[in-house]
Amino acid sequence: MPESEQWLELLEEKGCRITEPRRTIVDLMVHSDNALSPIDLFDKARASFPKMGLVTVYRTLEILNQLGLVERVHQKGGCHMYLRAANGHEHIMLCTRCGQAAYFHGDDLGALIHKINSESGFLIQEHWLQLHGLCKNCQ
Amino acid sequence: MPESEQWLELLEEKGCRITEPRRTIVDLMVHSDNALSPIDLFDKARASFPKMGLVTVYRTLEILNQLGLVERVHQKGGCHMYLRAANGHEHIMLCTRCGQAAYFHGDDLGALIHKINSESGFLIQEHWLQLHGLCKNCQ
DNA sequence: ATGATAATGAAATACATTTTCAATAAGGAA
DNA sequence: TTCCTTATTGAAAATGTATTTCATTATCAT
Ligand SMILES: [Mn+2]
Ligand SMILES: [Mn+2]
Ligand SMILES: [Zn+2]
Ligand SMILES: [Zn+2]
Repeated sequence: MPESEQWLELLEEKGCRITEPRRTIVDLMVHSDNALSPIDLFDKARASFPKMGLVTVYRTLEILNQLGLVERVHQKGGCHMYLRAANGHEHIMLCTRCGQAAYFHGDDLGALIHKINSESGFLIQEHWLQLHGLCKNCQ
Repeated sequence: MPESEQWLELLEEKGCRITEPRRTIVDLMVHSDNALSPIDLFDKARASFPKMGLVTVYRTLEILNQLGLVERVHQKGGCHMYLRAANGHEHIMLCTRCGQAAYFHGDDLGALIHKINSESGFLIQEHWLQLHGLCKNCQ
């Protein structure tokens, strides 16, 4: 089943109606290799659905975020872009030139977190990790 | 030499004039254990310098940030808080209850970054790492 | 097909940040 | 010290981003 359909099913299960604006946004988010801002989505969406409203973009992103399907990407230039969420324990790697985003896995901070806990008493519950660099094409 | 003086000297070296608003903001940032938003700084600053303008807070934070003396802290709730910058290779650890921020060192992502590079071709130039949890007092 | 109501888009509002500009004050020169 | 240049300041206006309101539209269970 295409990933867009999976997302729409989750929306349906949550009691949401499946509408043209939502289909459009889901499709864009599922297939984008770059993080997209609400305005990016608004512009891209209007190519196939000219009536799209910017408010609907914000509202749909909020729902997708609550469902864990998209997540906000934080960057030096600003923090209002979204990317399809990770599968399991993954983190984002961003190309600073073209904006391409990719997930990686395999980080292990267990030892570090344990050390920090015993040295400072801090109880770590969550970690954010993000890598910045140049993708294969941009080097 | 008190850390505030060091910051002011750096400002001076950069050609900036040392003013009362700048002294006030530098002092607050140097001594705060919590990340502070522009409005936080504005309110705290007016306690000792009632004429402080919010615009000056923004402008001073921008200069301090350019000098590498403060850095922006990203959180789920928003990304408009600032904290004194790390000394060398350190990352932030935040208490989700009281907001206390502390730096830690000792993370080593060398092996991970090398693995990612050979597997994906991505050339990693920078990493962001942030830990979230509960400080000793808040557990 | 019909109807209840969830979803939509336009407009108004809210909030964070930046720009503009006339008045002020820092600090080098005299 | 006093004077002068000009960097800095704060108020107000402007900008950019996000949210709320509300009448209209469209989904989908019946
Ligand atoms: Mn991890
Ligand atoms: Mn590190
Ligand atoms: Zn690239
Ligand atoms: Zn705490």
